Amino acid sequence: MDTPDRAAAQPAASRAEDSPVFSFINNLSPIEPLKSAYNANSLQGYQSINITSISSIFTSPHDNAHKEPRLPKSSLGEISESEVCADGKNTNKPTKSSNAVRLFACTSTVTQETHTVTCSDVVDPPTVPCDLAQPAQFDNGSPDHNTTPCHGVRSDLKQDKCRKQDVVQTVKSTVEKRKCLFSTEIQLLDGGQPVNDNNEVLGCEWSDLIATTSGELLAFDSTMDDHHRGMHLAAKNAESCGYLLSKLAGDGEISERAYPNASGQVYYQELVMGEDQTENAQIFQDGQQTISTEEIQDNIYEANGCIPLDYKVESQQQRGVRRRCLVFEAAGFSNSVVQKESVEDLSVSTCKGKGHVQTQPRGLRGIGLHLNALALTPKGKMACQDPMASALLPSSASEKDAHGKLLCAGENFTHSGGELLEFPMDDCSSGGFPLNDHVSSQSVSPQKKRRKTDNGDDGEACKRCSCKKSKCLKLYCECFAAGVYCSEPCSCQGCLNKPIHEEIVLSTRKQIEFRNPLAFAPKVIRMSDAGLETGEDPNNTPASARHKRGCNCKKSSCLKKYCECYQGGVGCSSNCRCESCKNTFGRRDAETELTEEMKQEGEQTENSGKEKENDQQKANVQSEDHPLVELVPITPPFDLSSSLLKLPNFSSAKPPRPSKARSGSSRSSASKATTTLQSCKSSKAAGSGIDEEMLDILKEADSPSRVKTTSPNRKRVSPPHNALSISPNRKGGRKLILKSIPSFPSLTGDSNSGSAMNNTDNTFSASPLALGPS
DNA sequence: GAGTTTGAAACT
DNA sequence: CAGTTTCAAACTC
Repeated sequence: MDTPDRAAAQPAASRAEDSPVFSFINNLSPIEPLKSAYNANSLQGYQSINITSISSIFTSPHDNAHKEPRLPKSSLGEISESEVCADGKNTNKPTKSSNAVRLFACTSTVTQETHTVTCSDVVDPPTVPCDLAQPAQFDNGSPDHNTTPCHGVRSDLKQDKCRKQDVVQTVKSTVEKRKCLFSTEIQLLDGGQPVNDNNEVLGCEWSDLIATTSGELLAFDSTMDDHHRGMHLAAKNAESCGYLLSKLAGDGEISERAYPNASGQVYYQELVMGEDQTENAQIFQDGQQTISTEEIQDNIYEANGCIPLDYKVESQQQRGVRRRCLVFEAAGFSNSVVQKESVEDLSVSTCKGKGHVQTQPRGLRGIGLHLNALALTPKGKMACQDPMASALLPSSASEKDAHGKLLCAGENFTHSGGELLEFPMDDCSSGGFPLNDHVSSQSVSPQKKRRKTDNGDDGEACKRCSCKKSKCLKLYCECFAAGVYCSEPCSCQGCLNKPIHEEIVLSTRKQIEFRNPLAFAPKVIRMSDAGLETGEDPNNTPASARHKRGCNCKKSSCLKKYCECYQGGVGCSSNCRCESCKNTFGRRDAETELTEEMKQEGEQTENSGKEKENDQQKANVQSEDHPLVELVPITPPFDLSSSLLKLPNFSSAKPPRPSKARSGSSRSSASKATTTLQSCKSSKAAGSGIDEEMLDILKEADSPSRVKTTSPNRKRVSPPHNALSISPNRKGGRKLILKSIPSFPSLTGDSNSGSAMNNTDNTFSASPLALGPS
């Protein structure tokens, strides 16, 4: 809004206090701290990456956030760009949402000064190194920043971090941080140096700390001059946030960076670790924080519709993209805030691969679900997951690309494009969320679930579960089965599948897995997997995937989605006990024959059969493929096999599928699988390999004729199923993944096919971690 | 949007 | 392990 005086910036603390903005900021402050925390942590981790974008992130995010709800992606992106780039024109933003406007305004004002920065950041973020950040700009940041403070601070911080990682490091210990924060705040207030701090005040309450920090941040922003300060503050804030979060969450301890202890956190870490250990540490921290924050947010949300803005903001910030959906819907403000968060996340992710990690973790974090699940999850879910992919992306994607970070920030989706992971995770929430916002921004209502987005969404995409009696803690729940927390899109009742109830969710998962180790394993194995299992060439039978357990259809003739095999786009296998199977993808009968044929045929396409759904399935398949590919590398549950198939699975940990494998040739399959895996891996490694698969899949899909020829025979063989099941767990629950796939393609194609892919990969990779928990 | 159908998941 | 019930998605109207 108004950025009254920037001049105050340096005087910062004192000035900020005076200015209305300052007061506003104070209100918001709580959130900021969290963000800062994220940023700080994440930043630290990412510093190497190129966080420069961060500033952009901040700026854009706000904008986006605000905008998103109401404006379409494109619009957002435009706005962000125009506004930001334009220098000072804030007007656009403000109009969008009052709250958002405020933040935005602040941001914008700040941005005006920093515009250059933001623009550059946005665009370049990825490429530009941390240094890019425009400390100066931030510095310039007027008092107005206050509203933006966090952003500005963060960006600054980031920069600072880049420059002054040392400082951040110092902050690491939460206690110290707390102290620091406190002290810093004090200092700020006093006009003292922000930077350091020391450890003087541990005793302060977190709330106080937060407030103070926020204040400091604001001041800091204004004062941006001292990067150090910014750094310290940010770190402090982050820590404080984390601390707060931990408290809120009940973690109790922040322990050093965060809360290593928390199960969820741990889980998160694991996930993160999957990607980059080095980064992981940092990320992990971030992730933890985020988790806690999310939880908190969730709680808040749940607890009441009316949370003080400040509080909400904090929670939102903490949360990150995922929950954003909820937040947005819940509160207008939150939207803005959320956006910010998302932006940050995005920025981070966009900036580097690491970003992915973060995002993923979030998604995973609580639940411990797989990214896969998300990705793989059924269409609807998929959509959510890929929110961006399906709906959002399209429009936004391009923009995103163009803008780079802005889009990301603005939209989760865009982000997703780059950093699909998060979205996915969020995916659900976040992913869909943003989409909704963009598309239907209007729909602030929580119901947005459907994100359908224009793009293509069937509307399904966004859909999530609607459990009423299962509390979303049973496999009946798609979300739960997919390893994803329920989010806004869900219309479930009495849902316990939320980060808040992480413990319950995890325990329930364990119970279910104990009962059925394969419960969370992907139901359908992708062709690649199948190929492995069967020994077929992956290339040849890309499309063919088999349902691990096999369906038991009686009336649907395996021609409807009731049939898991059909839904998964795979032919029925020997494992199936279906009656009158007419699965267009392949039938059991033919299996035996097929198996041989398949062996012989290598070429044949799989079954692509289905006309109707070919497209969808195609998309799904593709998507799956992608994930798989990437996933594979990540973490293999099993020794070898694990690598390939596993994708992201959550439950990958479990042994190969056992249960129902009728065919029983698991052993053989196993060996095969290994071989196949290797092959696959090699291909994957190539990188291009994936694409190839995609293409193949598409081709198959396109050509119906193939389907029949191959399908019956082909079925990729159930025998291998076992093997398949083992390594590849693709999906989580019933729902198969198809839908998600489509989105992927679009996304990749649109914007960053490459990047998107990577992102997805990353996410997936991260996901594997999830499983581990138990 | 409500009601029905379906088959997986859960239970016994 | 088989049979039954419960459940929520998929489908239909």
